Amino acid sequence: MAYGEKWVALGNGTRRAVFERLRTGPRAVGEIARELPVSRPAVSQHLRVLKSAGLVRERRQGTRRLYSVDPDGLAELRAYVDGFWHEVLGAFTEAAEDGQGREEDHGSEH
Amino acid sequence: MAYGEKWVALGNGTRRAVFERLRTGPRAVGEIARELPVSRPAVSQHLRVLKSAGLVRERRQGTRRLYSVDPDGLAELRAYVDGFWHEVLGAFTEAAEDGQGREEDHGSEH
DNA sequence: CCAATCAGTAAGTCTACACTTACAGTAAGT
DNA sequence: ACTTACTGTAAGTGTAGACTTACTGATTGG
Repeated sequence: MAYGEKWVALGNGTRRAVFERLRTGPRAVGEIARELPVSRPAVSQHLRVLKSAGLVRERRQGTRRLYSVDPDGLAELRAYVDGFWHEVLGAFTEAAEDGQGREEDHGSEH
Repeated sequence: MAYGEKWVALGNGTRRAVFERLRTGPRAVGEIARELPVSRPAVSQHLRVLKSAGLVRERRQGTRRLYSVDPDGLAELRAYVDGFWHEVLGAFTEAAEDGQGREEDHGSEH
C-alpha cells in the first residue's frame, strides 16, 4: 500500500520492461516473455511483484491471464512524484527569497 | 542519463530515505546519517548513486558537502511518469470506445 | 477422456549490492 | 604544525533477490 513497494517494484530493470509492455494495453504472460530475454516463470514472478505493489491488475480469459496497468496505482506514484517536485521547487524559491547568496543561516558564523 | 538509473536509485529504501531528507533543502552527509539507522559511509555511497543518476547535486562548503535535489533530474522522472500515465489513460479510453464489452478481438469468439 | 496450451509455484543457484570497519584526504581553528 | 571536524574510498562480508529448471494446476478442444 505504501509508496515503497511501487519504487522497489520499478527498481528492477526487467520488471520495468515488463511493466512497459503494458503501456498500450493488456497483455498475456507468455506473450510478454517471448519479447524478453528471460523465462516465462521469471515474467510471472515479476508480475506478481507488480501486482502486489498495486501497479498491475490481472484478469483471466480462458487459460490465459491478461495483465494491465492499474491506473489507481500509477496515479499514486504520479501524485507522489508531483508532491515531491512541488515541495522541492518551493524550497528553491524560498531559499532564493530568504538570502540571496547564502543559505540555511544557522544564526552565527562562529 | 537514461531513466533506468533513476528508478534503480530510488528502488532502494534507504536511498529513498536519504533522498527524502533533501525535500526541504540542502543537507550535509553526517547530518542525514544521524537520522538514519545506517553508517555515514553508507549514506555517502547512496548519495553517490543518487548523484550519478542525476537526482542529486553536491556543493562544498568548508569541510562539509551539501547535497540537494537536482530539479532537472526530478523533472525528467516526473515527465516519464506523466507520459506513462497519459498513454495508459489513452489506451483505456480507446479500448472503451472500440468494443464495449470485449477487448482485443482476435477474430472469433468460438 | 486425453492432449494441448497457458500459467503459477517450489526449490535451488548465483550474483549484485547494501552494509560494515578501517583508512586517507581536505578544510578550518588554535 | 597539530588537532578537530567532515567526508570519500577500499576492501571484505552476508544476504536479498533475480533467475533457472522442474512440477502442478486450469481451461479448452478433439
